[in-house]
Amino acid sequence: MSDDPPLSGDDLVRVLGTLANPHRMRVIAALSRERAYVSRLARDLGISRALLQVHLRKLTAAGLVSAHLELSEDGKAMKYYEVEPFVLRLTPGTIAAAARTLTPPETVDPHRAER
Amino acid sequence: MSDDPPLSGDDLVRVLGTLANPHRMRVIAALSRERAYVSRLARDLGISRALLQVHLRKLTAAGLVSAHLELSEDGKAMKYYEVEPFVLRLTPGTIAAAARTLTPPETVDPHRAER
DNA sequence: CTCACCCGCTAGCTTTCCTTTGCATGTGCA
DNA sequence: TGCACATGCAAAGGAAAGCTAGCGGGTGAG
Repeated sequence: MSDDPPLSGDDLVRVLGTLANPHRMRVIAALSRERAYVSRLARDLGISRALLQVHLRKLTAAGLVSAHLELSEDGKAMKYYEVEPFVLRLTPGTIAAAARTLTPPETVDPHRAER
Repeated sequence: MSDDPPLSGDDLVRVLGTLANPHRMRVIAALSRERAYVSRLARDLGISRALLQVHLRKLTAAGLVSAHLELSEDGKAMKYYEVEPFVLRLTPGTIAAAARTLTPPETVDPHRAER
């Protein structure tokens, strides 16, 4: 998730697609200030827990945040999330480089066998 | 579209959402190597003109590419596209900063009038 | 036991995105 | 006049994303 090595094209698509969402941006903003557990975060952001979970799942899948269970003093299981320190540089050049590593589009060529 | 001033949160969402697509990445890759007109670009990328046009529209809307008409020697109107030299730095910090400038979510408060 | 918190999942609806197909317009050349 | 190549837009269907509502389970404190 750092700058080097550059992400593959497919990964970049996934990461950018994940970042391109208001809720998820706010989640990152909140977590970058302080790690938090699901319910707390939901209250802070003013969204439902269910909705937050969906977004956290995507953020985790993209490797932008990470989570680990923890037991609070009174024995409750809390899932703490924190931001993953990523650094991405986007320019026509870096995009172009990533684009070259994209998995080729499904060529539906009727003459060529399926592989 | 440069690094400073940073884009507003909404703009960032738009830009990232635009970049998060294989076709559009390839378009940027192709155009960063050499500007081109629609039909040519479509042939190069192996996609339909209609499809390419949709993507070009989004790229243009996000300010990532620009276009201008030109008349070829034989008098045909060609629309040349070229990449806009953007530079974006993405880190938890820059995302957080952008997140703070997002237009607040539609509060559907039954007590408050519609505006 | 009941309440207050914590965690997680899914079915279902709505909206947005992606892509194809088809039609229209204009120019130059044979 | 007909073909080749340029541009553009819109309808329509399918796929993916976003969100809500509802249900389930667990622990500790009163």
